Amino acid sequence: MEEIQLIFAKNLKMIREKEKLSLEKVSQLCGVSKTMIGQIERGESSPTLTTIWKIANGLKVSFTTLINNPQPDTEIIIREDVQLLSEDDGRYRVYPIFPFQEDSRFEIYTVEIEREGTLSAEAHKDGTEEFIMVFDGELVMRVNEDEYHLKRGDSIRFKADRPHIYRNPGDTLTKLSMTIYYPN
Amino acid sequence: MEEIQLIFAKNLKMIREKEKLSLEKVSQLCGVSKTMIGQIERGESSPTLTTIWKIANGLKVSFTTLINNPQPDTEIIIREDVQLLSEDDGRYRVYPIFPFQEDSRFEIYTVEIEREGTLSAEAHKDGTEEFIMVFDGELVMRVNEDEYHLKRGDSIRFKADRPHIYRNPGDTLTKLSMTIYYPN
DNA sequence: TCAAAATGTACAATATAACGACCGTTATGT
DNA sequence: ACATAACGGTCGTTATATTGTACATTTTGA
Repeated sequence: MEEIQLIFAKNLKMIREKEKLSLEKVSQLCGVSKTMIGQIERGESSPTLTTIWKIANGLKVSFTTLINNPQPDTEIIIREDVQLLSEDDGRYRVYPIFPFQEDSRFEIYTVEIEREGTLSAEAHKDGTEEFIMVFDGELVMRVNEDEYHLKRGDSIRFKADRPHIYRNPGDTLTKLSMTIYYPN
Repeated sequence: MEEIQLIFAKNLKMIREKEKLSLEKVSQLCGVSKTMIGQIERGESSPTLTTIWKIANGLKVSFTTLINNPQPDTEIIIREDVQLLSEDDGRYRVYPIFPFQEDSRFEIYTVEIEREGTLSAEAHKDGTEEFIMVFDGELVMRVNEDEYHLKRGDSIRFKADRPHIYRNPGDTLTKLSMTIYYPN
């Protein structure tokens, strides 16, 4: 998402104001135009790797400082605010609720599959595991050559470093949560 | 410099090959065009912050992994390879020998000033210190309202968070080393 | 109080990042 | 050996990052 732009923007502005520098000064310090610095601070531009480097170097701050997102202790995610990923002619909907984080190394989605909807997934990175919990409807998981039939309340864990298919065999909408863990 | 591009390029290619992924696969995984991935790997493109994020997220690697430069234990820098920064109508030359590093927090230059050459420096970030050693010729340092006259072999250390001026008052070329330390 | 400088933004021009379609070469498999 | 798919790269087009100039507003200083 463009989330990262806003994080960068906020950090840059914070640093600049803490150091009491004008856009002009930062511009000279970094060798990047004043205009560009301004646009980046307003989240209007997605700076290039080289300009990111120029800024980090000019301000003598670490790369990480600029892209680091200070997470609040508590955060609430509203369903409507989550960008949905849909395919198979809209027969399923994927909501990335908690995106991947480098430290925790997992991400959590909720998924809705319409009747007869199918979701085919490529093999993920080596060692990846998935944890599925069915909250509504039914689910048929196909991993390798094996099929598993899950009903409401059932759960499944499997190595996801191989192709796998989610299918709703029933008449009602299937709702499930999907946690994906990527080992180091 | 475009150094950072090549670092990113090398890291990306290394990761892709370690995971045995094709450009196509990486493209799908990240939502970035195959062409772009290829160009980045070849160091031909300076990716945007958002595409950097897409790649890091798609590959499930940390931002830092992609821009990290594994420093060799020993490194030799050839004078001719150093990009020189020159001004005052070429009356002085600045060579960035050891650029700034986040961990060590200092950078080292060598500087040559022709006769009557002058180098005016803005105030650096708060708390910054400079360490100058004169190897050839003479140097007049002006810090605040004070002037210091240095001869070959002399050295000076001063708080550089205020404007300061380097001047060669003599007839011969002045050569010096300049170390700048930026505290956290 | 008023002129002059400083500060952040708007705009037009240019450079280049990003994409999709196409191409030549190299694996693949039957 | 042959057809097919996979792979990495090139090319032309589009989107957008980046720059310099100009502008409106605020700050500064005497």
